[in-house]
Amino acid sequence: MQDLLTIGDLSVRSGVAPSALRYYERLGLIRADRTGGNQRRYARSELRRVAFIRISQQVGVSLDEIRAALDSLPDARTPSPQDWAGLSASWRGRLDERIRLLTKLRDDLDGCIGCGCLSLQHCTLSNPGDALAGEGPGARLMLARPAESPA
Amino acid sequence: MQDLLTIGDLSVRSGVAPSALRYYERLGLIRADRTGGNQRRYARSELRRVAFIRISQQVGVSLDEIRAALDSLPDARTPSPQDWAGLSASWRGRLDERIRLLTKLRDDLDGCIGCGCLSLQHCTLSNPGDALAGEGPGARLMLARPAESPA
DNA sequence: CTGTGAGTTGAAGTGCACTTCAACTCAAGG
DNA sequence: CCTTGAGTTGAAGTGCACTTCAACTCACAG
Repeated sequence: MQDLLTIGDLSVRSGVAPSALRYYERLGLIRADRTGGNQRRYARSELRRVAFIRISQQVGVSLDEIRAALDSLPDARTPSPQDWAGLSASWRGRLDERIRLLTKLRDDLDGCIGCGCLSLQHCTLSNPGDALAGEGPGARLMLARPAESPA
Repeated sequence: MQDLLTIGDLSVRSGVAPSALRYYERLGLIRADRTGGNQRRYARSELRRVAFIRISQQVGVSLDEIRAALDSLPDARTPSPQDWAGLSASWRGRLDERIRLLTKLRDDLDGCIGCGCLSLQHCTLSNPGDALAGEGPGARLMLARPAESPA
């Protein structure tokens, strides 16, 4: 068990395609040493970074924000468990908010299933009036935009 | 209060940009009558369709699947409250699943915050081993892909 | 009748997160 | 040494959900 991983090793162990790993490197999310022949060799600690990236994506964070978060790690030493715990904790609020919104949507949907309304004028799900629009692009939605987007 | 809406009316009342409404029409999600001068005029019932579309996106459903769902509505008559209730109910399971996954992620994250692990080998968040990959593209992830992707 | 804001079209552009491709080099077992 | 699978690169392509643009027409208040 050598302590440096090839891109194939990291791909298999993380479940992330080699092309995605190279993409993450271009964005500055992970890093690799190079062999004399210019091949990537990853420290085992990169596994943790990749794990953090995938988990963060689950939470609904963009790669750009993930990069910012990872940049806050100390670069002098290998991040400690506490470092990782801190980063993970910082997503906690977002996750709570996502769960809260989705749960509200479910409850509202249950109410609407009862009445069959789906009315944009009256249903609690929707837009509380017409006095929207004209607040710049994307600023006029009541329902949060599908945070879903990527991938 | 006339019973037909211009695209601007529908946009303001639904909170969806005119360009998006035209896009929805191209995809067959909504429909419009035309004036003699070729301008769109929407029946008020289209408001409900747009509401359903936005709600469905919140649930994490793609426009293509939403189209399929809408296609199941009776086209002879204006959909009844029950028709809408049925469609909404069909998303209920997906919403439950999304909430379940996110809640599990939160709990796991809490556990990991405690130990600071984020280990791909041991953490309950991740990949239960290396025996993945080679099951076709995208089939090797433990964590569901970020259903998030679009918009 | 006219000016103006609202509407029309198809084609192209955007942003994100990747994937695919071609042409090439590396690493390691037999 | 040679073959073969794994790795390298930059550029281009993909899919989704839209937005933007240019060039044009409509609808309606005055």
